[in-house]
Amino acid sequence: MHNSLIYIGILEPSQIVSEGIQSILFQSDKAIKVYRLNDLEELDELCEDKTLDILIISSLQIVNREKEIKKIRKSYHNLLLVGIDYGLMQIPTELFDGTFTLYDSSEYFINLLSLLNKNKKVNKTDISDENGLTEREKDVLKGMVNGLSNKEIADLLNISIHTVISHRKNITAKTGIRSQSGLTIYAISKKIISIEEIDLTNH
Amino acid sequence: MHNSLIYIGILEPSQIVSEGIQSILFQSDKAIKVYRLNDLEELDELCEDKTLDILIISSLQIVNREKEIKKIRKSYHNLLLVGIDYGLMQIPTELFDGTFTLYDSSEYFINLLSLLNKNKKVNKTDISDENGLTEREKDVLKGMVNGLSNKEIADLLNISIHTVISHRKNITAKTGIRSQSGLTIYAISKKIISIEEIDLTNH
DNA sequence: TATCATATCCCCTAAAATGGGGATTTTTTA
DNA sequence: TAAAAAATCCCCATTTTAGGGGATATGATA
Repeated sequence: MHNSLIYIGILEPSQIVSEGIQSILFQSDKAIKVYRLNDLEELDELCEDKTLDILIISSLQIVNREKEIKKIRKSYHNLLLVGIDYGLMQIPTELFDGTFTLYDSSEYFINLLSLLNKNKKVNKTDISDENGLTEREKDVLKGMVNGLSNKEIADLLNISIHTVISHRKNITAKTGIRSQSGLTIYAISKKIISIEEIDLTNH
Repeated sequence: MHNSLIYIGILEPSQIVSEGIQSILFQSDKAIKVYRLNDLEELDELCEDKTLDILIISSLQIVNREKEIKKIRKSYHNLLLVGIDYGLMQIPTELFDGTFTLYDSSEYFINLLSLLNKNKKVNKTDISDENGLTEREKDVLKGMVNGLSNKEIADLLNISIHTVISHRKNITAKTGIRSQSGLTIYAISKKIISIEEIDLTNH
C-alpha cells in the first residue's frame, strides 16, 4: 500500500500561522503538497490544475462567508474543509469536516488531517444562516458604531425604536457578534464604516 | 561586514505559532539562533550558558505575570522583550521593547527584531503612552472594549462592580468619550489594545 | 401563485448601564 | 511627612439594552 500525495490548500492571512502549519506539515511523515491561498476566490483558479484534497480555512476568512463556503462544498464534493478556530469568533462547525485551534499539538493536527483524508465521506448539514447585512441593517450598525442609542438611531432613520431593535437582533444573529466593540471592528473591517466617520464624542 | 549571531528565545505555547515564527526567522537573511522555552522559569537556566538578545513572549504567557516580566527586565538589562500580541487577552505594551501580531507580515517581524537589536534601547520613549488613563482605568477599558459587562470586568479584576463603575466614570470624564465604539477606537488608536485582542463574540 | 427576504411595528421581562451623590484606604510624590 | 493621586467601595433613581415572543406589508423570485 502506498500513501498518495495529499494536496492541501491553506487560506490563512496570518503569515506566522500559515508558516507554522506548513512547517508542521512538512515535518510529518505524510506526503503533502501545500498551496497558499490569499482569498477564497483563488480556489477555482487553483482547482483548474490540481485536485485539492483538503482546504484549511482561517476563522478570519469564515465570518459572514457561510454562503461562499457552502457553495464550495457544492462545487467540490471531495474537498475536505478544515477550519482554524482562533477562538476570537464563532465559527460554524457544521460547515466543516474538522476544526483545530492554534493550541492543538502538531500530532493532533496531523492526525486530524490524515484521518479526514482516509474516510472521505462528509456530513453536509444544511445549517442555514444568511450572511451579508441588508442596507437597513448597515444603517443601524453605523448608528451603533457611532455610539447612538436605539432611540437616537430610530430618530435618525425615522423609524420606530422597535424596528431598530429588530434590525439589531438580525445583526447579532447574522454576525454572531454581540458586543459594541466587536461590531465596531466588524464594521470597520467590512468597510461598512471608516474610522474617520466615527464620532468619538457621541453618547 | 558580518552580522553577529542573534540569540532569540521563544516562549510560545502554541506549536503552530512557534513553528511559524521559527520558520520565518530561518528564512530571513539574519544569523539567528533560536531557543524554545516552555516556561518563563526556564530563562535563568538558559541564560547560564547563553546570552539571549531577544526574548519573544506569547500573550498567553503574559497575563497576570507583569511582575515576573518586570523582574526579568531588571535581571537582564540587555535582553530585549518582544510580546506577541495575539488575541483574547490584553498585553501591557509598556513592558515590552516591541510587539507584533500574528497578522503582521514576516518582513515587519524581521525588521522589528533587527531594528530592536541594532539600537538596544529605544522604545521606552516611543511607547510614551500618556493618554491620561491610569493602569486600572486601562484594565477596565480593555474589558469594556472586549464587550465585557461591568460585572464581568469586576470578576476579571477581582474588584467590586462599584469600583468598575467608578473607573468607567473616570474614563468617560477624562476622555469625553461615552460610547463603546468610541472607546474602542480610542483604545486602538492609543495602543491600549490591538484589534486582534478584541474578542468579537463576547457580550 | 406561493414563498422568501426585507422592512416595519409591538409586547413582555430581566439585566445592565448611566449619572448623581458620597466614602475609605493605599500608594505616590513633592 | 503631608498632600495628592489612585484604587477601592456603596447608595440611589432612571434609562437603555438584551432577548424572548410575536404581527403585517411589500416586492422579488422561483
